[in-house]
Amino acid sequence: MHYKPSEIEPKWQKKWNEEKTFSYNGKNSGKKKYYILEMFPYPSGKLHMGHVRNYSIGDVVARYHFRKGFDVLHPMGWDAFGLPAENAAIENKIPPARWTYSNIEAMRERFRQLGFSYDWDREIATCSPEYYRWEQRFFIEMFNKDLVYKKKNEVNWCPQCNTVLANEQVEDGVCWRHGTPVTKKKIEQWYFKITEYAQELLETLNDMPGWPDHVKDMQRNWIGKSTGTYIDFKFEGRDENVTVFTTRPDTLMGVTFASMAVEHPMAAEIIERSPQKEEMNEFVGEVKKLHENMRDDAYEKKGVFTGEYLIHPVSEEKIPLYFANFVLADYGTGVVMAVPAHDQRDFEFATKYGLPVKVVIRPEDGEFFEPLKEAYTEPGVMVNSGRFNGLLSEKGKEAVSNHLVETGCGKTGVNYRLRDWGISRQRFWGTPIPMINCEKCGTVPEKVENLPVKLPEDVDFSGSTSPLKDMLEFYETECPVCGNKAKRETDTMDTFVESSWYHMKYCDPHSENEPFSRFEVDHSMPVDKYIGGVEHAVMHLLYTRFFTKVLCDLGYVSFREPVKDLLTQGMVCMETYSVNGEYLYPEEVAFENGLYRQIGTGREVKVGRVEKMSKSKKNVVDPVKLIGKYGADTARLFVLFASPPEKDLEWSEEGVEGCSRFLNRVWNIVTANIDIIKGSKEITEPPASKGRDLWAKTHETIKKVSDDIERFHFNTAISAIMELVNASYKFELCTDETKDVLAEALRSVILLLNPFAPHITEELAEMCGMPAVAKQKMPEVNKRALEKSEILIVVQVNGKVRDRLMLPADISTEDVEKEVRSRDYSRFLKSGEIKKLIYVPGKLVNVVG
RNA sequence: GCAGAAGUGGUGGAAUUGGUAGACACGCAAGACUAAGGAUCUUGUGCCUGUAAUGGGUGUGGGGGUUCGAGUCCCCCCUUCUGCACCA
Repeated sequence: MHYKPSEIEPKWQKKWNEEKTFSYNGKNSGKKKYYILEMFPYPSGKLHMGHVRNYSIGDVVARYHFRKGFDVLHPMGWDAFGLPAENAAIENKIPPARWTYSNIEAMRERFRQLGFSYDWDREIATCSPEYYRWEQRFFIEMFNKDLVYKKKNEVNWCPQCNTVLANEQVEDGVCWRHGTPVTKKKIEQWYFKITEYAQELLETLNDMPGWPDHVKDMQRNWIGKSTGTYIDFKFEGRDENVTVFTTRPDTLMGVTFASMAVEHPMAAEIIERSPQKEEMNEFVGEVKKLHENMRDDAYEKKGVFTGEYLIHPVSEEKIPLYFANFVLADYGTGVVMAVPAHDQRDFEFATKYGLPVKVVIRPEDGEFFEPLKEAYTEPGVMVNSGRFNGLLSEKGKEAVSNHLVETGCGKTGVNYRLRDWGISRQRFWGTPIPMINCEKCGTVPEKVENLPVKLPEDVDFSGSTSPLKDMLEFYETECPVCGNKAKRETDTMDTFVESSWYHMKYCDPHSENEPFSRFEVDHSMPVDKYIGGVEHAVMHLLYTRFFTKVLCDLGYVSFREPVKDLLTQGMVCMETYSVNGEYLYPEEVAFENGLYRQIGTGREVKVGRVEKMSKSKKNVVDPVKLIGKYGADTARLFVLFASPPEKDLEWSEEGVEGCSRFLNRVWNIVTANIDIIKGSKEITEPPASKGRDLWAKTHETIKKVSDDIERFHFNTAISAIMELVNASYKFELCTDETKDVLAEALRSVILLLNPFAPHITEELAEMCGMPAVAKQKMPEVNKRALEKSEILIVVQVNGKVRDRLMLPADISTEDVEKEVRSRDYSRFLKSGEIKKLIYVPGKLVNVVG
């Protein structure tokens, strides 16, 4: 009888499905709930190894908690809106809906093949009107609460997506998805006021011990709070102000000029009234071009004098105002007070244009050389600052701020790097924004009873823009306020909006009169363990935290954070292969005589560095092929065994073979001992010496596996089971009692291995006449098995291991010392005699001397 | 530049609180079974040294420190990865 995964795996998958083994009961179950969630996938129709890993980790946690007696919520769904569906529509003339739904079918099948324990009755697809109608309702309620607004602004534009990107979606100046350089465009779009929640989003991070520090740091970084002072500067000879933001008000007296971003709202007027209009326009054009091509870093600081002066609020000196290429329009106020002596950027600028450098901070002690070679940015003592002289910079910050507040030309405040979340997308396949433009009433929300604003299903894709913009039947409507003819918004929402609340919808997926029952959602949330890739550390995980707070404020839920514990799993990586710069799939490459060659041509293959598996580099392994060859259990086991979850995992075929071999060993030893298992008695008393070791090993393994699953060390849990299997192979049967010991060891292997390799373990359990494993509790430790009569005491001499002693477990400290002193360790002693003995009870003795 | 994570055999990785470094697996080597083995089983495997051993030395990126004892704690340095980056 051989292990044939292709036969047993479908059998159990069918059974789990028919019997609804993994359904969640919710509020009325009477059991403690456990919500385990893996980030839902985009239904591309194909699975990659990253998915296998992500969902295998989640499945172990889910199955473990099922078997610990929890009411487990383990749902799956589809992040189904997004660009690929539209691109496919353009290429293949298939409507996005049809393409998406058929992909969902295909992908659900792949998930079933891996044997994951989902409650499929709770499946959701974000592209269904039953889902997005509630999102439209949230949008309208947010609009009514002033949490949504429309603004024309310079935005990031991806020419490949043909749409706007949020700040978070631009990485290194390129589109996070395509890697195409992002350009700037001025466009009117809708914004969520995430900045209104910036403080809470930041503060609550301190109360989230279940999140990894690096994710919290990335969010803190992204929110980028800084405390400082807003200072008003008057224009010379005009009744107009400009405000700057600074974190160093203590350097105010060192201001020798000011710099403004060319995109600043006042810039156009200033240029208009300048006699050097042309020169300035030229500079503005140059800077804008520079900012468009954001991949250029470390460019030279340049500027142009505006011809205008500001008045220093304290000294009342004239301060020249420049346009400068390094000043960002969307950080702070878009204008900075320049203190060349104490800011490196200002220093470089001042040096280039021969502007004065005025030192107002000196180190408290130590030398200080003038003229400065670079800015002095450390804290120190204030000098050349009139009434503030002698103050330490920390005190000085406060004193200057207070003075400005008193004289009415400043206020203290905070500034965030975080921008509001621009959610308009000029695309078709997304949730329609439920707003209507009426010539008379302006922009008004659709009536709630008219929701959903449905996306047309049968559409013709011809051009590269969204067909909604040309569909009269979609955008022609009447104004919900005055009833006149009006035009519907044709932009759709960022797909990150759908993923901001899907985990709440799972709690009550079929409600019809409300987004979800508050009763159920308050019971099931927060997510107890959320598992997904680090790449979402900022975008998705920040948006979903924001959205939860909004839904709480709108009265839909009673909690303010959606995720209790977060596990960010590493990427699955593999080396790349290429010939003359063209990438090859691994199956096109063969390794012979120490060289990689292209199959067919025999050309030598260049082996590139290990990178995240990606289709563009062709360094991918198709999980379907892997499952076909080894079975789902082996695939799951490998991704869990090869590396701890947070680490990147390098793919290796040898590793897979090792896991396959292990499952075969399990299969062989269990099937060889079926009769013994069937005929065995439960062990109630400690067995005689022949069986004692394996009995102890069995219970040590039970303990270790449970502990390791709890702390997400799946690789060591699996290795512990491997040890027990190895010990079982070496175990010699003699008495009936030893048969019972072996039987218990093998039953335990089945029960413990089940969360990792569910199919083979169910099959073996059935063959051995055991009840279905999914319905059995995890095995429990018999504490008596862990008791030892003898213990190993390691003897160190001056910190080095020199001996090992087996001593009675209940030996006293005095007897251990006696035992050690009775032996001759003198040749290891520096002084020849024992000066001191240190005994760590039950573990080791260190002899010092 | 700032922030974070990490650096352990030929390889993936163990070592939960400062207490036997290298579990488990891959690879490799030897042997067994076999017509044959790329199947399976057994044994060995950090490095140096020693023809004996329960032998000696050395060893967790490098250097210093704390300690009876450091992969683990502290200080300095190097390397790699990730995120942010002219943030005022």
